[in-house]
Amino acid sequence: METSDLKKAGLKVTLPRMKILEILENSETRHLTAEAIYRELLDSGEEIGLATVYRVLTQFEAAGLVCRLHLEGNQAVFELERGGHHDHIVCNQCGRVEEFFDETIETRQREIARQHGFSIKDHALVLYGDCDDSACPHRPV
Amino acid sequence: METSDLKKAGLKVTLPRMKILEILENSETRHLTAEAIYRELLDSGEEIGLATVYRVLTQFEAAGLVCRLHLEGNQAVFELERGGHHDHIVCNQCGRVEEFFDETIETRQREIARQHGFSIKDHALVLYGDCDDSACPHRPV
DNA sequence: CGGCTCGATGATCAAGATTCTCATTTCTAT
DNA sequence: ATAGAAATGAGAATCTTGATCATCGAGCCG
Ligand SMILES: [Mn+2]
Ligand SMILES: [Mn+2]
Ligand SMILES: [Zn+2]
Ligand SMILES: [Zn+2]
Repeated sequence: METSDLKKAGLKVTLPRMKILEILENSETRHLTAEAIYRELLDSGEEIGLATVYRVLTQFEAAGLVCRLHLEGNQAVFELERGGHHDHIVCNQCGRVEEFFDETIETRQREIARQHGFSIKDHALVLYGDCDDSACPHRPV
Repeated sequence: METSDLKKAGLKVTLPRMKILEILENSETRHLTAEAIYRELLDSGEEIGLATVYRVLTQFEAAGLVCRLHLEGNQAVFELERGGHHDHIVCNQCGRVEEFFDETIETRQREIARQHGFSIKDHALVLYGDCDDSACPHRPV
């Protein structure tokens, strides 16, 4: 199911690429840094270079297989492209990431861009706050 | 008009700090990287270290005098804090930055955060597109 | 005004993230 | 299986930003 996507993108089907796809598919959080993917590969006994992880992720992004998020913090975050556009809410305390899609906001963005004479191609919206997860360290006990 | 703000923040009034404020005030684009500020200072004959620019900007941010934006691209962008919150539209071609504020979007963000159990503290919204500036390199001639 | 003290500065080094280089390995098509 | 092209891994390199530390200067007192 992925090998065809790789071939479609003109990318050889290699072990590092398959493994990286696998990790992105099976991840709980679904939003991973290159480092996190790299560490998971090392932990599972794969011999892989960090450079390969970055290289492959960039290629996947170009091929539309993953997208790259720039949340605050210095590392980019990658997630599998599942077709539906969405934006993100990030917990300042525990880092949990939730997704949402709001047509009202999407529409307003298009209107605003038009009013300013821009033809909008993309946007990045991230909400930052404190979540209500019982495991979240900031919660009052 | 700024020296008092510096003192209020517990910062000595020094030449580098004044010059940096000056550049932020007089800049056409109003959104500058640390490097851009540094180069402008060098060009105007000031002897200043890049480290000082970064240090001062970080202090200004902590003091609420400037805010730091993370647009796509690897460098942070700084602008004078003028009191009113706003979000940004960036031209993919020429880099022009426009500002907007939309109460509908702000309200929806709060509602969405609440629905997800987050108490929202902040957000980052940037629209990317092609602008209609006649000087913008991408325009069809 | 002249000096004192501590914060500020600038040069340099350092750290973290990401990319590049290049010799070696691995796909893929024949 | 073989050749050719592409991919990999190790490490160096780059870029942005922050840390160190000796020197300098702003603010304060007399
Ligand atoms: Mn997502
Ligand atoms: Mn702005
Ligand atoms: Zn949380
Ligand atoms: Zn433009």
